Amino acid sequence: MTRVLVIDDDPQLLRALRITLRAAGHDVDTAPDGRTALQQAAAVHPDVVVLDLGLPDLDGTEVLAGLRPWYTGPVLVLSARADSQDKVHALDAGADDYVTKPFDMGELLARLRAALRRGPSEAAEPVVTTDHFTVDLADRQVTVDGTPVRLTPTEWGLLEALVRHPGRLIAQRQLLQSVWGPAYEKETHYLRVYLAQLRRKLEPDPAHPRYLRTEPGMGYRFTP
Amino acid sequence: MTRVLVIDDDPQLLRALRITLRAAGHDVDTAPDGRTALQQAAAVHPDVVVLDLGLPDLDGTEVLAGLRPWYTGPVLVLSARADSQDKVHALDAGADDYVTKPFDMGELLARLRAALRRGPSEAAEPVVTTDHFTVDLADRQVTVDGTPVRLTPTEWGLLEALVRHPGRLIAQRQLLQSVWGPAYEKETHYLRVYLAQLRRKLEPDPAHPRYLRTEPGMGYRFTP
DNA sequence: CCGATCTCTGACGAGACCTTGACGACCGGA
DNA sequence: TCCGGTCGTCAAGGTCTCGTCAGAGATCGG
Repeated sequence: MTRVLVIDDDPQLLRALRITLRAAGHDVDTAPDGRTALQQAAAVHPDVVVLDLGLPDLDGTEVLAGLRPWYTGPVLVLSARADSQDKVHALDAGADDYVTKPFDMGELLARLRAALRRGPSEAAEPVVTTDHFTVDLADRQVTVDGTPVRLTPTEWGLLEALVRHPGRLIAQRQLLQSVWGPAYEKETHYLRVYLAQLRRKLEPDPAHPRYLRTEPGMGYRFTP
Repeated sequence: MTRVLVIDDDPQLLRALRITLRAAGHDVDTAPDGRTALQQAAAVHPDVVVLDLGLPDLDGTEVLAGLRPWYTGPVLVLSARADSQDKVHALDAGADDYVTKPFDMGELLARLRAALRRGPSEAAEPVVTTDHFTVDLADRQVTVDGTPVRLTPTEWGLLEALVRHPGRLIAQRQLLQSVWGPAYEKETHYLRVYLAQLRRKLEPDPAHPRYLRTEPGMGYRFTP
């Protein structure tokens, strides 16, 4: 959930933006003028700021100047003025983008997404760990007792399907469908063969599996 | 001195941009179409890319798709189309900004400044080291046992894609897309040929690779 | 126009992987 | 006890993938 601070003196536009941004999954704070905007920004530390240049009390560039010394997130400027000079001034004052009113809501959202994209970055794939082995989804690597183990594509697909939902029972049909495809829902024999291979590679005692368990008649379950 | 790669098929505009950007203190490379653009980008590693969407060979979004898997710098899109849909598509495909033609040169420069401001871009291009060879991403230089080795552009692209994520398995499709482009996802034979060349140049025993490993059916992995 | 370099393409052997079948163990119900 | 069903194990076949080599085609600079 990202936090957006919208600064604009037009209550109607403010309302439209609040609704649209909320629908897009953002947290929205608003400020009707420059003074409260600066206070708000300092108080909530938004992930991104949308700033209208035409404010009643302060010039928009003044707000930018007040923001920029400490605020490092992206600032997207709105303005009714399409003159290039204004754009250059705002951008050089620290704005990251400049949109002229009237604007298309979809475009504004896209520009927001673009601005936010370079922020937090690196959405991490989880690393699943047990006492005996670890599965690194991002690196596609499995290590048993610290030493890497090679898996075939099918083995990996099966393990991934199980490990992505620790503790959850996964039906045979579901496994077959996600690894082999919808046409293989009846080939339960595949599961037996490949589960055996996985257990031989991962389990401390493959004959008595501790992590890759069978639920007879139902499916399989990974228990960390 | 920042390095700008300008991609446009209009020689006149290309010339104007080159002059203006040079005057603003940038290093300028140019490419007239998508294919050479991707090669250029991989070869010179620009600090920022200016991309015209209307190219003779590839769709602009295809160039973006080919760029984005590995290129982290800002991409500023130029286009004659002012439709919001086009803007949204380009921005969501990875563009950082979208400017409609005709545009004011001062505004373009300001937007470039804004884009460059947030990415010091020289952000830690790492030097990857193994017991046998080192890869300097910034200098684009490879040394084996202390002596420099010559790589062809394709070899370098492949090595870079692998070395940028040490220990991570990289799927064949991913490699083909980032080195040759989205249209070459099926040409797995290329990988075999060029991996062999890389191993011949870098591995102590090319027949039994230690650093550039292949995971059958899945992809390749660089392990330091 | 020519030569050098790089990229692409085809053929082949070797190896890895997937599939398939046979067989025994286990369990609950008749 | 017998019996059907499910599960686990093992091994062998065919298929696909991988590595290697060599040569044609394209591109660039002189």
